[in-house]
Amino acid sequence: MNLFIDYQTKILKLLKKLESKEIIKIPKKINSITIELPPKNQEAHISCNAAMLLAKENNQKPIEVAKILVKHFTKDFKEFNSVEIAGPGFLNISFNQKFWKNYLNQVIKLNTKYGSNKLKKKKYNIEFVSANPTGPLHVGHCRGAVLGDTLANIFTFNGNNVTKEYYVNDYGGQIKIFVNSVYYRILEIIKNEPFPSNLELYPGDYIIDIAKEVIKSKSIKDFSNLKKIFNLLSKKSISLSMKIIENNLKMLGIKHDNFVYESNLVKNNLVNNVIKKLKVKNYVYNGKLDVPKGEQTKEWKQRDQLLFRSSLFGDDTDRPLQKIDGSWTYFAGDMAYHSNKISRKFDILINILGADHAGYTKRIISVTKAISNNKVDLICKVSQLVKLFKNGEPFKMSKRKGDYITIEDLINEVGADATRFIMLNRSNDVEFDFDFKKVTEKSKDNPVFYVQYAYARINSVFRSLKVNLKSNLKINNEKYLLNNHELEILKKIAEWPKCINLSLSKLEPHRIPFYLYELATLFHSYWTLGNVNKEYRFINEEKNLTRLALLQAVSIVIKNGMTILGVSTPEKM
RNA sequence: CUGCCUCUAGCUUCAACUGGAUAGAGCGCCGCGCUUCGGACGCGGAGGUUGGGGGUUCGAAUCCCUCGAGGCAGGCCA
Repeated sequence: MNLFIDYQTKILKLLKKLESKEIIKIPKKINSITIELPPKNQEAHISCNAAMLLAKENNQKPIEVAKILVKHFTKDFKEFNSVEIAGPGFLNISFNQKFWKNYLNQVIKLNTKYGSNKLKKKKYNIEFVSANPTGPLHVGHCRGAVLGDTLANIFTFNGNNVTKEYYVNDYGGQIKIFVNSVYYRILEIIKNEPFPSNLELYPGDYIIDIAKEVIKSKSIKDFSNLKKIFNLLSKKSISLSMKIIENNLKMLGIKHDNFVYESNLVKNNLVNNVIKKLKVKNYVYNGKLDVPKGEQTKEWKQRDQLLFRSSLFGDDTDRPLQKIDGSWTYFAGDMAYHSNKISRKFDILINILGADHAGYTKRIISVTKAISNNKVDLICKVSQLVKLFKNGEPFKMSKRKGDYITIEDLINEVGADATRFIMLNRSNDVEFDFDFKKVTEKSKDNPVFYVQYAYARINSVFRSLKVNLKSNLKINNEKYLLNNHELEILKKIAEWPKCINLSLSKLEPHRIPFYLYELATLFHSYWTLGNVNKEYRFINEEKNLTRLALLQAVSIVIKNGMTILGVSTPEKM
């Protein structure tokens, strides 16, 4: 059920009928004829741009075409209360009471499914977070995590099959540093050897915790030779680190369906295989890279290396696959990973990346095209930077210095609900200044509470009336007429499926918190009217069901929306 | 130097249904309402050359070009 799409279809059908009767001519750009929301100063419920788009083809002014359409619209659609011509030729349409009451009944009947769009089912794979398994997640990871999870919720809500995936980068240089760090912490604990300051190591306290856990597990007895135990220690440390990360995600209400380990891809020869395949297609070759312009040339030594021809697919340059020591680059592993994704036959692949990896999107999209012969599209969503501030001062986080705010810190201070709502309450490709102090101070007038409060107020009405909010109401021929305030709320409710549809097709979840805020505003505003004028109270002598049904519908939409956002809806606050 | 992202009200917050009507919210500011079906509320006001300039058309914050500002990135980190 989507008012805007339904009436687009119905009106197009009518236009075709009119064409067959030679009343009007229809231009080719027929799909641009849409149903829109009238501007806020208009009382109309929906608005149609048909007359303006038909004008040229019919050699008439938009207003003249509009006059013809008004005649046929009112004749064909009994549910239209009025059709008026406005502005340059918009048709402003209002529905009658019967239509809206019926609409309310349908919303309530659909309940948890209201807002979901009937589209072709698709199989989605969405990869997000994928942070290095070298320690707890920090605030910077949070935005991408929440974005990915919420997108996944939107896909699921619309009836799709979704796999939430985490790519564990457990192969490469950072891991060595991490395992070394754990090793020296272990020596510090059991042999009292001072933690070296001359080596490149992670100083964070969580390394000590991991070291303690390794000792406790007793799976390694002799720590005298790092080389001998490296593989085992690495496996152990990474698994402990992943436990921390999964726990962090759990605090945000996030649970991945699948974890893919880079080391497994290497071990199972997947990297080799992909490179072999691409060599055959001549997409992988041995060659030299040009020195990047503007780079200091001192450090740069041109050398022969294994390269992927990503420049063929729109990337700026070809990309290296092998390091100087012969081991694979991160990109080579990711290539194998994406080949693996493709082989699992998803309809849509999505990667959520942090802003600092934005330069990476072109090459990974290239590789997906190369492997799938241009058949599979990978969509990369970049979640822009979260700039951290502490007391108004920019705050740089560094894993190396062990100086950063973890997700755990954040949630303990602000709570998961507010964290998710704040992170989602802006477009993901806009930078986001996050003042830790300010957010914790302001948590009380955070928009999330405003929306939750509306839900709690509705619950309070149903509690006082001793009516179960969870059992569906139904309006039968009640004489009560919805007033303008109520129609405003209903209009907003009717907008919900459109909001979901846009969030889905544009992959922009931020529309949902904005929408919910607006719905809550209309509700609170109406509620306050009841303080002044008893006519507007939900609990009144008339005991009309329609008004109560409207309340129930609002609660349904808030509930559905908040569930998608991963934010709770308490019945009392 | 090159690529990507961003620029909308006083603002360290952001919308604008993807080309539609008089560009809207939040915070802050000013002025009100309510001894409540829960004040974690509501109403009103001031505040704008949508970073500058040009172009495309019935119509541009939105598309194209150009200039400016900020951010991120640029093989042997991930």
